Amino acid sequence: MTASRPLTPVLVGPTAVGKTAVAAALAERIPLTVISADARQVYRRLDIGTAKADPELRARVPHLGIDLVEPGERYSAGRFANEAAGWLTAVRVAGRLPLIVGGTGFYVRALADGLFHEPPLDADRRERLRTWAAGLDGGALARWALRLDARFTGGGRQRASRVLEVALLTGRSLSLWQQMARATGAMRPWYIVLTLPRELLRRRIAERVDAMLAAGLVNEVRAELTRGTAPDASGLDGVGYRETVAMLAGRLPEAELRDAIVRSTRAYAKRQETWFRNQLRVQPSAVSSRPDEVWTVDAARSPETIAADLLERWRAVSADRR
RNA sequence: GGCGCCGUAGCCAAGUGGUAAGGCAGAGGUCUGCAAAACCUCCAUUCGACGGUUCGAUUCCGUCCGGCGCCU
Repeated sequence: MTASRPLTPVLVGPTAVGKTAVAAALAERIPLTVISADARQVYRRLDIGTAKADPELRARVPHLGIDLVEPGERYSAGRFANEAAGWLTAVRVAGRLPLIVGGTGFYVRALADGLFHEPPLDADRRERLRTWAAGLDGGALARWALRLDARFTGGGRQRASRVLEVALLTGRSLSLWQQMARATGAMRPWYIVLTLPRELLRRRIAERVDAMLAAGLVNEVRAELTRGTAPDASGLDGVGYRETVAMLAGRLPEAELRDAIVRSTRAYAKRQETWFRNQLRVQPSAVSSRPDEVWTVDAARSPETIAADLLERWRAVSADRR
């Protein structure tokens, strides 16, 4: 029933293209609530390095999906998909337009297309298994994964561990679960992909890293560590944080911090572009797969101009589609 | 002016008389519950230039060019 899956605008693009600014400009024109699809902004207190919308903007425009867990906690695409589905209806009921904004393609997909139905996994056994798997060397881990799931195609210890976890805890291979059924997504996405020529994007990345450092990224990390958060906590394992933690631990010269962050941010942006270029395929469900379901936008223009275009286009697309 | 060392991809860098490691950067890609993660692929017909020795030279010899150091 496509009717139960309303069309929802989804604003994506690599870091530093200007998603937040466009969302803010759009909010000036229409009452909307931002649902952040960002695997890092879910962590409380990690504000500067994750480039969260500032308090002033958040006071003006409601934001969901931010400050959900402690930096030491683990969050996941599945949890996001469930929670965001709830927010989506709540926002609609309140008569506002939900706008998904985010750079985490995997989260967006989980929400739009659904994941497989994961049976409940025993937390203790899961933890013990992870510990055990962490002790294996890469080759042994991969062999286990292949033995437990013939369709395992590699992808390093992280994915191999996942294969072991699912197979050993549920008695069925991951690929089998995936084959069986994919949950229905909570919405039909209308993708707006913000793009910028590499050169320009790099410049914006460098500027943003400088701004983060000037805003006190190092202190933010230091404060979090002082609070007792482990240096290898999942919240501190992202771009910018990892490097800063290394610097504070003496593993990276302070003079090299800035460039190290710029470098990993670029690499991250590149991965995001690859994702949005190849993984955004709209599900070939129903009659709706039309080319305009992925709209690529030149982000070099002003946020206001983009917002105006966006709104016009949105009205046409949504009227047409409902 | 003399002596010595060095010159390998955009950068760093290993190397051998027998047909150019690796890292960074760059490019492309994978992606079903850690995704700002994890992982994969590509990237020097060529080793400063020109000669010589040799079956064969990036590797040995000579000259030149460039850089560095020391001496005068």
